[in-house]
Amino acid sequence: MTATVLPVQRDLSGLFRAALERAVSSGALALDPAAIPDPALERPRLPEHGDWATNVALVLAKAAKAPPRAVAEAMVAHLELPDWVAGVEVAGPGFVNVRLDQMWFAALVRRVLAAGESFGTIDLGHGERVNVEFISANPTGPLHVGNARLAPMGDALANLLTATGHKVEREYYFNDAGSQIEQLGASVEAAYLGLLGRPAEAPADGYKGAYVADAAGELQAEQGDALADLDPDERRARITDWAFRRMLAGIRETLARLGVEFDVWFSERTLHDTGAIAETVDELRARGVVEDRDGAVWLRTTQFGDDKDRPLIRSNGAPTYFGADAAYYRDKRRRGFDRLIFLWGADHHGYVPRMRAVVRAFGDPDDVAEFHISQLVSLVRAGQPAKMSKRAGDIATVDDLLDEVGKDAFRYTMLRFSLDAPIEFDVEAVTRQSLDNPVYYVQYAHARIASVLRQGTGTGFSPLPVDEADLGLLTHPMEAALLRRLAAFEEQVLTAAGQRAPHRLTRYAEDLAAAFHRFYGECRVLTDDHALSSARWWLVNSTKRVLANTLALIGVDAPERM
RNA sequence: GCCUCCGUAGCUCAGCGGAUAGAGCACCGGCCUCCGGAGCCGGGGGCGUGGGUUCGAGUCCCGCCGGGGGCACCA
Repeated sequence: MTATVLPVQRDLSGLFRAALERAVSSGALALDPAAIPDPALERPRLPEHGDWATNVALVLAKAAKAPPRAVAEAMVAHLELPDWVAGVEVAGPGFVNVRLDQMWFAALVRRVLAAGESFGTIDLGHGERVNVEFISANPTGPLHVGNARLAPMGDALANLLTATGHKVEREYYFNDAGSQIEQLGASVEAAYLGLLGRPAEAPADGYKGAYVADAAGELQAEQGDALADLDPDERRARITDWAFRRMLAGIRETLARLGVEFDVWFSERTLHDTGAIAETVDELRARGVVEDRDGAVWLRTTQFGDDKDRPLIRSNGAPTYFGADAAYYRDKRRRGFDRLIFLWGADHHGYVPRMRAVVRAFGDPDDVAEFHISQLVSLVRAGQPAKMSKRAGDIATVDDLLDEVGKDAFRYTMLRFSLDAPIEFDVEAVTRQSLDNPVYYVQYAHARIASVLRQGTGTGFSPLPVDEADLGLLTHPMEAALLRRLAAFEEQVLTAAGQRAPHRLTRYAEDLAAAFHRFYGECRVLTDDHALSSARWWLVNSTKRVLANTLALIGVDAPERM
């Protein structure tokens, strides 16, 4: 349910509440005045049902011991309508539909143009500090599409939270301490020695992708054979460190191409090096939720809803990955965040209960941390499944995809679907059908408006100033439909932010673009009628603005030409 | 076996407990003397299944069926 937070919703809700109170005090309704709720305002699905509707009569029918329609009639009879409401009507089983006056839409257009880039922002968060952690793929190879699905998603979510009044930081957590990194080092080392014609055996479960050979080639170009004759331990350590940095830099380059920038790159190793893990264990021990068993240190996560306890420290004294994650959680909280959002891939699914347990083990309320799991992206080439394992060799990297489809199509395609829906990304299809991709449909609407505006300016059209133009002329059905779509933007931002569902924005963008294209087919902007053309000029200007703001939230360009 | 996500049009997916369930693709048929045809208009077709909650269920709860993912002192 959409929270009643928009000014227009609050105003209408207040009107209906006042009407109910008057109906009760006049005896028209038999209700306890204290039982009158704040009427909820929602969008009717059908345009014929007006701009807003309240179901309050259906909700109150039982308490009022009257049929819903009778409650609605009594309420409406006691309504005092402001001039910006054109009318209300009781409909269906007892809904009260509200039709806004044309002057409300005229004010909307002026509000869009006055607010500009900030149209659609609304302060719900009151500066709440939110950390959004996403991707966090281990730097053992290039980013692949599975991980990269979360790049536009996390970035757009961060944009949405910023737009709704939160103070947001984007964070990437990378594992630079584990055996996977050592495997990477060993793999690159073997490839490097191989290039030099030295005997070298690639680790059996090492990484085999072409990028390993590429990295080895770069290393050779950089260092020649200088590393070959080092002490094996030092050579391994130096190559591992070099390879890890190389991979991390590659990931950052890829993310830069995607238009994603992180505020914080967090190294797992620092948790080990600074003693944070040991401190975390101590703190949890002090809270009485840790137990020593079989030489290992366990967090009693079962006490907090997990199905089995989890070790923080192995019996050999080394921290587990989970131990590091507990320390990482503690670190984020100590940095002062009010809320932590984790966007994880499907493979981390089983990890959620134990991390929830960590939240509770620290005595934090559940809603401090949100864990969102994205379903898989399966990559398909010409109908054939493509392997995505970094170890398997045949990987399709995000860079490859970006070369083929570009940043905007990539981001938009990944953002069109709910996190809960698996995506089948057919490279062939996205490439071949790129002209039919919805992203172009939306961008085309923006470019088309820009073209109209250029045309007008180029031919010397000079609209009346927006405050003088008669926006009441915008009464054509296509104009009315377009105004309705514009009016929906703010609630779309609220809903998308509140539900952590950026994909709603792409659907909205398509609706808005469609409303514009239909308008465009029926209504000429530049005509001999100066008053009408002026009104339409500001209408398409505000449409362009809202399209641009929507695309900005999802990180897609709004082109003037294409 | 346990946990979890999903099941809506031929395909890919939207759908905030509300009224007559939508879009794109595909298919068929129309629309450029006029601001960009990357567009517009029309057509056919759908909520896996059985209960429950509710004034009202595609939406919430339980079962069943079907599919994806996850189950480590791995990372």
